[in-house]
Amino acid sequence: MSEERKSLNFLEQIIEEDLANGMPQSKLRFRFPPEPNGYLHIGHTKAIGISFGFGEKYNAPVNLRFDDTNPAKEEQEYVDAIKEDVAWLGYKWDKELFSSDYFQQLYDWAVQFIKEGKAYVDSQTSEAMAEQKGTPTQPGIDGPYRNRTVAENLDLFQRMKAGEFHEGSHILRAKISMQHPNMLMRDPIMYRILKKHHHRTGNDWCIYPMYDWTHGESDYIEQISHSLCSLEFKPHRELYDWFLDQITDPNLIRPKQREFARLNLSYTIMSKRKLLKLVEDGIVRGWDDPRMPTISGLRRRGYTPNAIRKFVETVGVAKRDNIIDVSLLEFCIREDLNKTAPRVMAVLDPVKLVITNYPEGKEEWLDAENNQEDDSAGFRKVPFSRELYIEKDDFKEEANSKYFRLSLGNEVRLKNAYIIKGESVVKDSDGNITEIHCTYSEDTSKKVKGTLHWVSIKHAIKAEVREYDRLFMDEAPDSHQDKDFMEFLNPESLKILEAFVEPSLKSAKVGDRFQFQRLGYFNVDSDASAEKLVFNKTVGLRDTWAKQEQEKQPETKPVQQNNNTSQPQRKAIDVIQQLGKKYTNLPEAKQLKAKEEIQQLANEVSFDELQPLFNTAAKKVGTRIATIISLGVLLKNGLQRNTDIEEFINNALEDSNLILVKEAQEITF
RNA sequence: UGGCUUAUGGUGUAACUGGCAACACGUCUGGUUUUGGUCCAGAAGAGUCUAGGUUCGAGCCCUAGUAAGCCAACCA
Repeated sequence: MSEERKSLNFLEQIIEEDLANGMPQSKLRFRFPPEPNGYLHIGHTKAIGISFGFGEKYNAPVNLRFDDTNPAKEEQEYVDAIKEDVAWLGYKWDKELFSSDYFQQLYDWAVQFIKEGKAYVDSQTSEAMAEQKGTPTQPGIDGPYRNRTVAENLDLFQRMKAGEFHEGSHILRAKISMQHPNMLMRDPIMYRILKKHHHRTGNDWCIYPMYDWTHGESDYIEQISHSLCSLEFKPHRELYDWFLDQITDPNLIRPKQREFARLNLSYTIMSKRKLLKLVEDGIVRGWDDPRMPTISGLRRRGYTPNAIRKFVETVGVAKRDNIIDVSLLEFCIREDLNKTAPRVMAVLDPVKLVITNYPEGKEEWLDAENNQEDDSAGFRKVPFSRELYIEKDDFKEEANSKYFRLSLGNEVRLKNAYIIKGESVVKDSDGNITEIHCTYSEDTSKKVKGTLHWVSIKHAIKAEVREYDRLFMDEAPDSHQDKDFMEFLNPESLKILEAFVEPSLKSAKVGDRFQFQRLGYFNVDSDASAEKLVFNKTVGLRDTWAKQEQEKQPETKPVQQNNNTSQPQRKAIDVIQQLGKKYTNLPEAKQLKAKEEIQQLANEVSFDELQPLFNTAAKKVGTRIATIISLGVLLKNGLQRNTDIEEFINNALEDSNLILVKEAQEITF
């Protein structure tokens, strides 16, 4: 009985608690409420994964509700795209709903609010109202229309609805308090006049409810038990609850809003507004450009629903700001594709290889395993002949023993074929290698260090291959207050190659995923046609060789370079403290190193910075040792002794820790 | 300057009512291998933001700081 208790995240704990307190599981209900004003991105996947994930875990319904209260920004195109993406991820919603379905009910409740003196029509300019609202640190003041009579409010509101007024001339506000510490509670707007065509209600309405007024009541109407959203809505919760308080029937479920930290991915942006700018400025080819962090972009790039779901699951749920490393996403897609993608051979940067002892005109069709990770994948035939393409990178005229690939005089294996030995090269007038000549041997049992992929020139088919790099060169492109995210655009995020692929790929269909052996995972792009194959590189294979090569020439990593500059410089005293903490736990050799480091750093430390550490608790020996060492440096640099210093040293001399005593003795004399 | 939230290895999350910090990614070794992939074995890396306190014992509790994020759209 190895009852492995899976630790629960804080949202699961809340649900479990509600269940334990008597809420029947059958009352559990969730919702995913996108605004149809853009495409879903990887960040939304977290929200989707949480709410739909709970739906699956607790066997509870999950509604897909489009929050469509702003006809100026919302479009049917986005509704369709969102539905496609959620479905593609493999989630099933219970009901497809729209906030606009509740416009009448919301209106009726608003009238009731007015009658009860809980709402009023304000007729000022937005500037005047903003002024009265105050600031986070200063309370607001009541506006001149705050005490209109019920009859007057009712009349105005009905005429707003009837379309008698211009946009901006009147609004309906909840009457709460202009002095409330929470800005959102200072008589928030419930309705504004918008004479716009709505994608679903057409021209039926010219007043539209605001988010806060709509969201909680929609949850209530749908009897959502847990309304989960991201952290920036935390301050809205108070208002969410206030609106609910006015209408809730105690016999019905009262929805609970709870907030979690949204997902951020390194080197990418998640704001729909900013993504839209990339689309509109033509930086990318559309919302589904494979470089985009949108779900449709990832799909086109070759990501699988499985991989994305695994990713959000792995990322976890908590309340602190986070930036997930893209390498985790890449790990998830490799893990999935490794198991499922058929292996094929493709040469992206070709150089001609001639096997001089292979008969001209001869061809053989050799067996190739489709996927060694999958026994059921079977075999296919690949054509072999005297003239092949291999990767330029796979040949060097001369190489050291660490280079496993082809070089003159050395043998390598051709994947699925024979062993060859480099003999000579043919060069053009500029010294570029145009042909590599080699001989082959049919004894394939030999042990050789390297294996190369190849294609037969005569049989190969041409294909366009699109390689992608990150869109931004900064880890957090939209987190700089002084710089626009567009400044960090990577000019080389797309590279288009003319490649040669094995003939079995002729029948590949749009969306098919493959592993190009030794290179990475690729899928057929939707731009492909019967005449022209187009592949996207989904992700490369892990490449420890390339990593080693790169380390040799650090200046060839322009993208990584940024990293260092963006890392804040820690203050010397902080580093000293850090080193001190672990000092006593270090083995002797490392202690010496740490000591040297502390002494080095101490040169940059002032006495004012060091003095507070004199008060370090007696039991924190490591910190005291680091302080003593630093103090020694300061004294050597001419610091005058004072009583604080003497006392600190004397205390150290009497300590039970021998290292501390020793260090103290060293500076006593 | 007010309110709210958060603080654990390079990154993300754990640690049930206090019991000598775990998992994943990443990094580094070594082995296997017709992919420098996969797989296998192993290692390094945090004493939990700081300073006090309670306790036999604190990442968890208390106090005071510090830092970061969010909040003043007729957006959601």
